[in-house]
Amino acid sequence: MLDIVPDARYKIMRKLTLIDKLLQQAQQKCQAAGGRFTDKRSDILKNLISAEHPLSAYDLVELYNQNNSKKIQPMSVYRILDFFIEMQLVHKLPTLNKYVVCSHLACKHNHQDQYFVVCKSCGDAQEIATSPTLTKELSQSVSSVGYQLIDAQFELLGICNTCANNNGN
Amino acid sequence: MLDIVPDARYKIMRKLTLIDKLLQQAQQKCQAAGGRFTDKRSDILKNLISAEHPLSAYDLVELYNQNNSKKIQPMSVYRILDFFIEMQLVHKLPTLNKYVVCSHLACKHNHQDQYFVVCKSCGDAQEIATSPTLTKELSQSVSSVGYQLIDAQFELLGICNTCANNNGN
DNA sequence: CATAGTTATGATACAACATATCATATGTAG
DNA sequence: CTACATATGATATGTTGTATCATAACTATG
Repeated sequence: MLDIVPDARYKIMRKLTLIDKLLQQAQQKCQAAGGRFTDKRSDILKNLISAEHPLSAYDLVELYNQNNSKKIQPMSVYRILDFFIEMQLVHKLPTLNKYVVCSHLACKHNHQDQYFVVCKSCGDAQEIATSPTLTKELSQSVSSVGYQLIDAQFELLGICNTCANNNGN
Repeated sequence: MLDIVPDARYKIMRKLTLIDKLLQQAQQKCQAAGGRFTDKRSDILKNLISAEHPLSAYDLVELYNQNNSKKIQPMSVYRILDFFIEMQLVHKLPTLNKYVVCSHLACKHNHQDQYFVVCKSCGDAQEIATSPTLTKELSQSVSSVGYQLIDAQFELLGICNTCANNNGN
């Protein structure tokens, strides 16, 4: 039995240390901005990093309360999410009412611009790459109707290939 | 007194007939698609056309019930909104949880692509013009992450010049 | 014009998402 | 060590949206 296990365990350990590294970087970013990186904040962010899909605030409440003796309430989760959004470590996807970690969490430089596509069927979301000039173009379009662009982020509605194929069968 | 009134009344009448024209075109589009254009649907759409800002479903409930002896319930308004969204006569703005009429309501051809900027301060929304190739570019970006684009629509966060100037004072 | 089938709305309940507010705890700078 | 800022607890409530089953209104067909 044991002779096939090590590889899997190695993968799991690698994932764990990667998450820890990301958490460390998040901590630095928060503290540099004068915020605290409390245990609850760390746990919430860890759950969001580990998630394969966007999670709702109430998903995060449940996840936390399953794995901790101390319980957390929705109000606190919303406050923690607001904090991370301000730190630009988390993004909200308004079409889903769910939250994802910033895919550039590990980068030094700020990435406010994030563009997503959300699967209509399974609710998964992927960041999409765009031409470097897109944000600039959008900013100009916004200016031309008398607005200033504050945050370049949006979600498009799509369907992922997995779901598209499943429906086709 | 009366000698300054006619012009204002003329404007009001012009606006009324414009709305009626839009409602007629909406009716045609609905019926061509096999849907009915009932009194309630007409009233809801009229209120949305007349509104200067995006409206929530509950705004529309209140508006309707203020102006009618028969009352409408939220459930019905949501159903009516869903119907109009399917007819591509109304768009939902997920960042606001509010609804607007399609600005191309009067056009013959379909315009699924609509891009908005929403004012962070006053909540008003404006459609923004984009380069004709934008949707095509986005569609390609979406494809490259294994998705197919279903609906090209998004809202950007901005601030309108009116609010920007008021905050400056 | 009757009636069967589809489409639309009524009515009620409830689920999901989010914020307001006041109290308490915990970290931090002087 | 104490005053201050930051973070969380606790409770209530507001806002947005859906599920479900019943009834009404329209439409097509014989």
